[in-house]
Amino acid sequence: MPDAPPHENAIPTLQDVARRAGVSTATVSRCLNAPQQVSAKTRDSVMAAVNALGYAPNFGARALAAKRTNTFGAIVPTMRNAIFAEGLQAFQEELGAHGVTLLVASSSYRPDLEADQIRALVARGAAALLLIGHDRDPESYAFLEKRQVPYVITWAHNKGSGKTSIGFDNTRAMADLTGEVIALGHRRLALIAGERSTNDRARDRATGVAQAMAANGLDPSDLILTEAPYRPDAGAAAFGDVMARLVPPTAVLCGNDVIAAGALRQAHAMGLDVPGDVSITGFDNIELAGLLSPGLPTVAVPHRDMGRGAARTLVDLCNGRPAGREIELTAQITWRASLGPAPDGP
Amino acid sequence: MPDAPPHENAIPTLQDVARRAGVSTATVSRCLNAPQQVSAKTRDSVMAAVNALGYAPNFGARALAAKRTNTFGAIVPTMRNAIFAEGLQAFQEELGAHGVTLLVASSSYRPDLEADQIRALVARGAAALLLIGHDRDPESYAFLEKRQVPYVITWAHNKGSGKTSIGFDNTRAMADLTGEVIALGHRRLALIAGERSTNDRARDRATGVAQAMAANGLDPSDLILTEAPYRPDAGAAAFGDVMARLVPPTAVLCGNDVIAAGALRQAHAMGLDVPGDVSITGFDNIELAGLLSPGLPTVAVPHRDMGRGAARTLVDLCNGRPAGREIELTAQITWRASLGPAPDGP
DNA sequence: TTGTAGGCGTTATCAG
DNA sequence: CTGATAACGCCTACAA
Repeated sequence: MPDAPPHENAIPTLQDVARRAGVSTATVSRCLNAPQQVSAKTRDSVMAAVNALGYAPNFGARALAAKRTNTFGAIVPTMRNAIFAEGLQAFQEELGAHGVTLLVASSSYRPDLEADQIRALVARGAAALLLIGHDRDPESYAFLEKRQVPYVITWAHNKGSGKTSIGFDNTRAMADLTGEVIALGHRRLALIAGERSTNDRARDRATGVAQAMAANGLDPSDLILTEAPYRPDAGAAAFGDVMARLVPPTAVLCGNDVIAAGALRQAHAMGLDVPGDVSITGFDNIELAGLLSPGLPTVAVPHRDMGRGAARTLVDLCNGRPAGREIELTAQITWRASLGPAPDGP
Repeated sequence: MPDAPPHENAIPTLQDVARRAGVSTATVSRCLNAPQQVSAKTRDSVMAAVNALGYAPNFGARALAAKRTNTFGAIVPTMRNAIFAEGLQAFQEELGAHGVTLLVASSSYRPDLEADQIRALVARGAAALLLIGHDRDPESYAFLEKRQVPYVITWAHNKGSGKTSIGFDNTRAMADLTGEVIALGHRRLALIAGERSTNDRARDRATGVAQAMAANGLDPSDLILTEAPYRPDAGAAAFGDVMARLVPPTAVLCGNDVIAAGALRQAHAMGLDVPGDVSITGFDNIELAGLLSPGLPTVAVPHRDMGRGAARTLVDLCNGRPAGREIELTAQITWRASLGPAPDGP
C-alpha cells in the first residue's frame, strides 16, 4: 500500500520531499549534503520540492544517523555585561566559517551550575566546549575526558596545567599594571578583587598586585584588600568602604572594569577628584572603560584572538589534528585618564 | 551471540547501562524519565550503572523518539552590549524553570542573517522562538507558520499586527521623552536615530519624536535628523556632525544608550558642558546609562518582564494553551543629569 | 547517477 | 513493575 499523502499541516520529512520529487530518499539526502554527486536536473526538481514543502532536516535524526552534530558549546560566567560577549562573538564567527553552530550557556559565576551545564550541553550534542578559566570540579573534567569531548580553556593561562588553553597570564598582566601605578608614586594601594574562592582569574590578579608590590620594595601585606562580586553597585560599596579608612589609599585597583565603573561613580558621588584625589584602574578593557569619564586605564584582554583561536583549536581537535596546547597571548595595558601621579608623591 | 562488551572508550548508551544493570533498556529509560514507575531496588541498581558508566542520554535520539526537544530559540540583533542581555537572561531563567533549554543566535542587525538563523534554530530543534521586533522577510513568517513553530515578538508593540507579541510602544515612549525635553524649553532638537530601514524600533522612535514636536507646537520638519549604527563611535561621529551646524541643537536625542554614550564622549572631547551647553538623552536604560557622568536620562525598557513574559507565552503556546496575544508593557522615563533646561530657554 | 536497506539511541505501546 | 519491539527521520555503504 502506498504511503498516504502527507497531512495538510504536518512537518515534511525527507520521505515527503522524495515522493514529491519522484526520487528516493537517498537522492534527496545527497542533494542536501553532496550536491555535486547528483545530476543538475534531478537536483533542480528536488530543490523545488524542498522549497515547496518548506522542508528543513530534522537535527536529531541527522545527528543520530551521521554521528556528528556540527555543534560546539560555550559556557561563560555571564552575558549581562560585555566581558565575554566580544570573545564569544569572535568564537561564533569563526565556528560559522567552519559550518559549526554554537550553543551558549551562562553559569552566573556558579561552579555548581557550570557543572550541570557542561553535562547539558554535551547531552544536547555539543561535540566540543569552550570554558572560561581553570577552576572547576574535578568531576567535570573527568566527565569530559570519559566522553572524549575536546575542550579549551580561555581567559587564563596557567603554565603546566596540562590542559588545552588559549589565554593570557592574569597574574603578570595585573603585576604590570600595578608596576605602572607604583611608578607613578603611589604607595598606599587598595585592591577590590573579584570573588577569589571560585574564580582563578580573580585570584591570579590579586597575586599579581602582591608580586608587583614586592618587586618594587613595598610590603604586600600593606595592601588594602577587599573583595566584591563583579557588579557596579558592589564595586561602589567596596570603594566607599576603602576610602572611609583613616588613611585612604591613593590608588584603587579593581578586579575588572565593571567593579571599577562602580568605584568611579562612587568617587564622583563622594566629591572626590579622579585622578587628583585618587586613581582608579580596571581590567578587561570592555567598551565601557573608554566611555566613562575620566576613562578607565585597564588591561586590554585579547578578546577576539581568544575567541577565534579557541574555535580553531577545537575544530582541529575534532578533526583529529593536533592543536597547540597552552597557547599564551599577551594582554596590553591601556592608559586612560583616571590614573595619575600620586597626590602626595615621593 | 551476546553483544560484545562496550569498547573501553566508547560513549555509553542506554543499551550499555541496561546490560550492566541486568535490566531492559525500557526500564533504564523509565528510571530516567518516570522514576516513580520503577521499584526502588531496580532504580538504585540502574542509577549505579548510570553513574559508573558516566551515561548521558543522546539528545538527538531522544528528540527523535519522543518528538519533543524541550528547546526554545532566541535570535537577538547583538550580544556585544547589554541591550538584549538582560531580557535574554530573564527569558532563560523562566525557561529553565519549565525544563526548557535555550538556543541563542545573534543576527548582527542583519535581516538576511536572521532569516538563515530562524531556519537553523528550527532545524536544530527549537520548538518555539523569541524574536526582536516586527521587521523581517515575509518568507520567514511563512516558514514559521508552515512549520507551526510558535513565536513571540518582543521589544516592540504594534497594535493590530496580528502577531503574538510582548513589548512596549516605542513610538509613545520616545514621544513622552521628547515631550519632557520640549517642556524644559528646548526648541532646536536633533535626533541620532538607529538605522531605520531595517529596524522598526528605530523607525518608531523617530516617529515618536516627530509626533511629540507636532503635539507641542513645533514643526517636525525642523528636526535635525541623522542616522547611525548602534555603536558608540558612530554616535560620537554623528554628534560631532550635528553640533558643527551653524545653529546647533540644544538637545540631542539618541536612538539608544549606546549611541548616546558615544555622543556624550564626543561632547566631552569638544569641551562642551552637558547639560549646560547641550542636553543628551538615550533609550533602553542599560547599565551603562547610570554609570556615565553625567548620567544619561533614558527610557527604562521592561527588559526582564519582556523576557519572562515571552517565556511564559511560548510555554503556553507549546502546551496548546491560549496565550495572551499582543501584550503591552510600559516603558518609563528615567531622569538623569545629562538632560537640563535649554540654555536659551523661553 | 540512482535506489535499497540497515542501523543510529531513545521512547512508548503493548503484553506479560 | 518489567520486557519486547516498533517507530522516529536521516545517512550511507552497497547494489544496480
